[in-house]
Order: sequence, then structure tokens, then C-alpha cells
Amino acid sequence: MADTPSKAYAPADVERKWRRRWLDAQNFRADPASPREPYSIVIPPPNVTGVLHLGHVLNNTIQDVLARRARMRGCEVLWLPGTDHAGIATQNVVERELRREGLTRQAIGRGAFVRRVEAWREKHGGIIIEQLQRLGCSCDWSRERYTQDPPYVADVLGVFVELYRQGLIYRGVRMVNWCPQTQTALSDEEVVMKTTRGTLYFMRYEVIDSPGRFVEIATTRPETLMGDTAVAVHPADPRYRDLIGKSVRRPFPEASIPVIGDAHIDPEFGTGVLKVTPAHDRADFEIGQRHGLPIRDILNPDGTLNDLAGPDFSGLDRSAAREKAAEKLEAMGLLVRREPYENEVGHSERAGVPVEPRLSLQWFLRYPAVDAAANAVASGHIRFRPERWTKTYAHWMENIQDWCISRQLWWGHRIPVWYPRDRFQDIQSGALSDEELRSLVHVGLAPPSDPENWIQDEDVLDTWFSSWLWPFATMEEPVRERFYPTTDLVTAPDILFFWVARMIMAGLAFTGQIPFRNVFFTGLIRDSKGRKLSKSLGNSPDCLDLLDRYGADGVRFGLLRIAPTGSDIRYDEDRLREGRNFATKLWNAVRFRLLQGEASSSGSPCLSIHAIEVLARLEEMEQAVTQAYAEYRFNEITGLLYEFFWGHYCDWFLESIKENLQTGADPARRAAALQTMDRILLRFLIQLHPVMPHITEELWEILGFGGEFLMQEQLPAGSPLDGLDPAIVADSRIRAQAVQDAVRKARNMKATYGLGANRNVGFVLRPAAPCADWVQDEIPVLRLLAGAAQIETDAAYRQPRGVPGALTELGEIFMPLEGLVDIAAEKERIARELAQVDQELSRVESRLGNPSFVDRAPAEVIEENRRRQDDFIQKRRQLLEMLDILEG
RNA sequence: GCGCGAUUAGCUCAGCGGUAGAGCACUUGCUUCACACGCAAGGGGUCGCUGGUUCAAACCCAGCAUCGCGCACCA
Repeated sequence: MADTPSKAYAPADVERKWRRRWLDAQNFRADPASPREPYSIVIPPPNVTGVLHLGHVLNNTIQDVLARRARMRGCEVLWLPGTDHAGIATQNVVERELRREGLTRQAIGRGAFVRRVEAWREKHGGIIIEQLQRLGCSCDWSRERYTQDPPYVADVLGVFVELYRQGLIYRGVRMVNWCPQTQTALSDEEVVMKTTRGTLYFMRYEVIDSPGRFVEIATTRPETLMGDTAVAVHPADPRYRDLIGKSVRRPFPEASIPVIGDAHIDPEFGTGVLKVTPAHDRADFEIGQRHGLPIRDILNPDGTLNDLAGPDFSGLDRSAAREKAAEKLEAMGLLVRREPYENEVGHSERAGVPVEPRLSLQWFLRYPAVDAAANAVASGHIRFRPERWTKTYAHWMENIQDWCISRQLWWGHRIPVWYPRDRFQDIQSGALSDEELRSLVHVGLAPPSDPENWIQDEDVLDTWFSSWLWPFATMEEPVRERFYPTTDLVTAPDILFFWVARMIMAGLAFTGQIPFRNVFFTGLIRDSKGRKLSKSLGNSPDCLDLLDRYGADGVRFGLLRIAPTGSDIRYDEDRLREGRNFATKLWNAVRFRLLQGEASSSGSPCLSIHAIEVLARLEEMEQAVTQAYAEYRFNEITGLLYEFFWGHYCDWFLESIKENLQTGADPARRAAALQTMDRILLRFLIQLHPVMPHITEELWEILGFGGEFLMQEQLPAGSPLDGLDPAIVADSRIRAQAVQDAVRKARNMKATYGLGANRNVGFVLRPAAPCADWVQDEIPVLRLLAGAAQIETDAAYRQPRGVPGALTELGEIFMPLEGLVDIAAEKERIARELAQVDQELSRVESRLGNPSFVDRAPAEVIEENRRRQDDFIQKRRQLLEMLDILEG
């Protein structure tokens, strides 16, 4: 064995070293020719220009844990990494950079802009990949994919062409969510509702035929009144019924607009009168369609008002126009009042500004394979964990709406549609029918052969239109044959609709197969106050700094340990500290082993009861860990590992064998102790490796457990208890636990009398009858663990007055410190214990005295209660006896 | 408005019918020859509220309250 390492675990060098070695040995490469059972995950591709945040850390740690465990289970693992071109996000970043140079994308032109984005990506892209490697991710980096790789692009465009041919993709003028900031259409999923404090304006329009009669209208958006082409009331509303068919005066630009009756109007809301602006509100648009109202679009794409709004407003931003419109109404005596008002306003997820419902010419997709996709999850063919997300998914699938897939951006997959130059005007007017349009356009992977006569569609596809193909478009044969469908997908629930649902539909539509079998949804990481982590709030920690300070293994362990299944995660740096501390604990436990030198293989490995106990705990832990993996309960996995190693191996086993390691100890016992340590460390490192890969790999090497890499080891086939007689195991465990109980009680007694640190205390043990014949063997361990100078066993010991004692599973233990003990305090302590026993006893007795309990409870429960009753009676008698003696 | 989830020790959470748990924090004592990123001992909870089911309820059921998250065109 190598030199003893230093007592502080320094992760930086160790992690760097193993990252390098794993990569050099190509340990992460998936071999499609391998006969092993395949296991695969595709990474949720981060933005190519992104940087690591805690969500990535959690998400990818979980994937790495799954991948490494799968390798140890004997699987051939493909964890496929890659990045996403992230249309809007990336374009925004580059545009911002251009603005700093006093340029715009329009100024430099499309070709130059796209080259610029690519250059930017060359420079800054891939940082996140390095950061994932830094975390220890065991992805097959040789198969890294990017949504702008030429073959991937071909798949994306091919899917567009195919869906177009099937008639599922169509172009049309529809109400879409328009982001005036980025000046592109958005899908419904990219709109987030935000509670917004605003004002409800009450204004009045004069009825044209009845001068002096006004209708009062409540609106949150007076700035759109210039686009009003009607006023609507509920057809049955007695207040206004007579007005239907008449007209009112729109104050500016002044016009006569009709009053119409429509059942959509809620008479209870506001005044029961709605101003109808078909160009700027989804519901109003529909009302307009029903009544053949004209559409008056008063907004420019950037959110400023246009000439139709009148000279006062033209060029003004929509937010400035709101107050100005209200002032103007006020000046005209048409504003009745303002009321503070709170409502939900759709905001652009990316840009953060309110979206504008806007009529525009866009491409839409009628989703394919909707029923099959809904059914795949409902039937359990694809399993969601936590399961409750299946309901959310089902609900969305039932109410699925066509997807607006075109974006008015330059960065992305350009729509593979060309329009004949001579009909371009007609086409862009949006006036052509679907059949007419189809008869004119060229749709295909390649441009038309006479490109000079054609104009390509300017738009690109929504980024998710490429992401939804990720599980299979990243794989070519023979990899796809072997590793698709993938096994597990790990992602956050906030992209269930954006990504997961769409991948299921794409998988079924284009491969005829589900894309993955299990989806594990992580919790969303929040700060300690429950807020989402975000750059703008400044509550998002610098992950590289965390990796520096706590080590990749510490961060991984700490995060997993607090990742409950199915709810959000309150992030607290203390948790990472626990992870780091655990790594150090492990490090030092191994150092302790190394300080003992070689384990001589001679001598019969006669295991102590403490060794058997810890081996049994190890077996329990291994089984529980296997179960926890099957249920994707990652916090439980780390909890089990922590508890076993710290609580059982270090706190009890290592302490118990120190007696065997002292100089002059029996060499056979010493050898047995060392062998047991090695046996446990070996199996423990295998169990811990997926969670803490670097330190375990390092320790595996230092301990000389063989093989080139721990990560290539397989889970041990047998149990740690194999070869041991179950009866002996059971008996040993009872003994070991009795010793532990006695140790705890003895320590407690010492602490109670302020002797916690005193190692010169002597105890007397009056052994319980079943322990009498073996307890002598355990006295040295007992003495060591309790920190006693000597422990005398005396079955006939008569407790003198003033000597404190305690009941233990080993018997009664006394601490003869005559004169030193505060008798009153000791009486109080025993009285407290007695009170507790009394309480328990009366509870058990009242239960057993209840005829309906005895009648109806299962026999084993009754039996258990009888046993406890006996126990308590016995304890009570002993405690009373102690009190008696104290009183003299 | 509809749906989902949460409510257990100061904090973060586990437990989901039969003796209330963990980690951190807290208190006390420890330079014990692996570890102070440590060791030992200890204090701390009428398990949100009200009913119901049951021999037995943190746990199952119903209702309520509070918080969070989705979904929804109430201007």
C-alpha cells in the first residue's frame, strides 16, 4: 500500500487526475458491438453558450449517478451529451454585443449576422461542456452532438418537409403571442402569466342616436381604443339590450362603431360592456370573426403605435400611450374613474415584457401522434416519476393547441420553403387559401434548381422544433439500433410541455417508438427563502466557485442528499458543506486503515460480533440502496450511504476494533479486524462510487483493491454475510447491539456527572442472565468505548447507597463513585426514567385491557404488546429497586 | 375559477395505520495516537384546524385554513 495521505482531503488535484485518466482510457465510450445489456440517456442539451447553474449540476449529477450505477450493474452505457443552439437566447446575446459596437443585425445583414453568431459560439460555446466534465460527468464525449450539426439540421428540415407533406404544417394568419422586444412570435408555452398591478379605466362612449346617453366601459387597455371596431354587450342583458344594432362614438380617431350582442360578455364584470379590439385581443378577435368586424391594427411590431392611432399617438410606445389615452379621455370628459386593478398578464418568458396578441402570418403545426403519445404515458409504457406529472401531461395533451413554429429570428433552422418571386406579394399578404399556397411553394431540403426565381421564407423554426427530435436525431446506426429507445430521461418539470411531451410525439411519429422508458423529474432549486434561482435576483451561486470550495464530489453528494422526490429543493450551502465533510470523513477513515499497514492473510478470520454487526448493516444498506435506485429515490441513496458509513462503520465498528489494533493485541484478532475493514471498504467504495466518483476512485487505487478503475468494477454478486451461519449472525447482532446499548448508557452516566472526559472511571456490571456466559469477552470493548479504567462483572453485586446505575440490554451497570454523586440529582434522573416507563406501561396495559383491541387486533400486534408489557414491568421493578437503594 | 402539491423539532426534510425520526442549528464536555470538515452526551414536537372511519390515525376519508405551482380569453 502507498504512503499515508495527508489528513485533509484536497479534491482539486484528485478530481483533475481522474478526469484525465477516465478520458484517456476512453472509459465513457459506448460500444454498440458490446453484448451487454444497453442502457442509455440523452442529456437535456444545455444552451451552447450557457454556463453551469445549480439546476444543471443537480440534473447532470443524477444522470451521472444513473449511468455509473448502470455500468456497475453490467450494462453497456451510452450517455449522449450535446448542446442546443438556443435561438432567441443566443441571438439576443450577439445582438447585444453588436449594439455595443453601434451596429444592428439589420445593418450587417443576415449572412454576416449568422457568421457572427457562429464565431461567437466558437469562442464561448462549449464552456458548459467543460464544466460538465468538471462535475465528473461520464458522457460519451466522442458522440457529442449539437442541434446545428449538418446531419442534425437535415433531420430537422426533413421532419418539417414530411409534416408539411402530411398536411400537418400549414401557414396562415392567426392571433399569436407577439414579443415586441425580440419582435418575434412565440408559442403559448413561451408566455408566462404574471400578476400585474394596473388600473381599470372606466370610460364612456356616447350613443350616436341618443345624444347625452352614454355607455360606460371598463378596460385595462385604453391605449387600444383607437383599434376598437365595436362595443359588445351580453344579448340578454336588460340594461343594454335596446342598444344592440345602434352605434356609439369612438372618441378618437372619431368614428361610429356598432353595438353588438355576444354571449361571451360577462354582464357581471365591470359595467357589462366590452370594447372590441379585434386586432389586439384574442377574445376580441374571435368576437370580430363572429360579427364580421373590421380589424384595425394600430401597433407596430416593436410595440409602438402607428399612424392609424392618430397623430397624437403615432410613434408612442404602448405603455406611454396608455396613460396618454386616459388623459385625453379625461380632457374630453369621457373618463369616469380609475380603479386600481390586479390581473394576469402574459409576458414573454425570455424578454420579460408583456406579450402583445397580434395577428400575423406564421407557420403552425398540428401535432402528430397525439393520441399515441397520450396513451404511452397513461398506459405506463413511459413512466413518469414522480407519478403525479402524468396528470399534468394528460391534461395538456387533451387540450393541445396547434404549435406556432415560426420565429422572426435569424439564428436557427431556416424554414425550407421558397416562394416564387413573381407571386411573393400575394403570398405575404396572407390572403391565399391553403390549396393556392401549396400549389405555388417549393418545400424541400434543397432549394429550387432556379434559385434566382425564388425567395426563401425569412423565418427560422422554434428552437424546440429541433429539440423534440433529440433522442433519435443524435443517434445514427448502429448506435440507434442498440441504444434507442433510451432508458431514462432526467429533466426539470418546467419543460414538460416544451420538451418532454413533444419528444414523445416526435418519437412515436418518426421512429414508431417511445423515445424513453422512464422520465425522472427533478425538483426546481430555490433559494432558502423559496425564490427561484435567477441571475437577476442575484441569488444564483457561482457553481465553479462551489466546485472549488466543496469539491465536485462534495457538491454532488450534498445536492443529492437534499433532492426530495417530487418537490422543490430549498438550496442551502450548508448542505454542500455536509457533502464535503462526508468526503473528508471517508478520506480519514481510509487513512486510519492505511496507518495499520498490511493485513496479514494468515490467521483464521474469526469475526467479532461487532464485525458481524457491521457486515449485517452493510448488507441491509446494499439492499436498501438497490431498492432506492429502482425507485429513483436519490436522497434516500445518499442518506443510506451516509448513515451506514458514518453511523455504523466509523462510530461503532472502527471504535470497537481499536481494541484489537492496540500494540500487544492478539495478532489473529488484529488480522481479522483489518480484513473486515478491507472487505467493507471495498464494497462501500463500489456503492458510493456513482455519487462520489473521484474520491472513491482515488481511494480504491490507494487501497490497492485491484483493477485499473473502480468505475469498471461490477456490483458484488453475493452478500457480505455469505459463508456465515445465519443463526450466528442473528445472535452476534443481538450481542453487539446490547454492547452498544450498555456503552451509550455508561457514557450517559459519565456525562450526567460531569465525567464525560474522565477515563479513570470504574464500572460494575451485573450481567443480565442471557448475557452472563459471553459478556466477559466484551469487557475490553466496553471499557474502550465507554472510556472506563476498568469494568468489573459481578452477578452478586449489591448496589450501595449513592451509587448511580442504569438498565442496559447487557445488564445493570453501576458507577461506584461514592461521595461524588449528587444523590438528589440521581434520584431525579431515575424518577424521570421511571415516569417514562410508567407512561409506556399504562398505554400498553390500557390497550391490552380493551376487549375490542384483544378481539380485533392481529395476533402479532397483541403478542408484541404483551412482550413490551413484560419488559416495562421488569424495568419498572429494577428502577424502583434503584430508587430504594438510593434512599438507603 | 379548475387542477396538482405542501403543511411533522429553530431550519431543511423523512416517516404514510400499531413505541414520533434524521441532518443542520442549539446546549454541555472533550488538543481520546483517522478525522475539530471531528468525538461524546443532551435539550427541543398536543405531526395546520375540525369532523369522520378504525380496537388503534402524522398516516385513511371529508371539510376548512394557509402557502406554493400549473392550467384558464373575464375586458
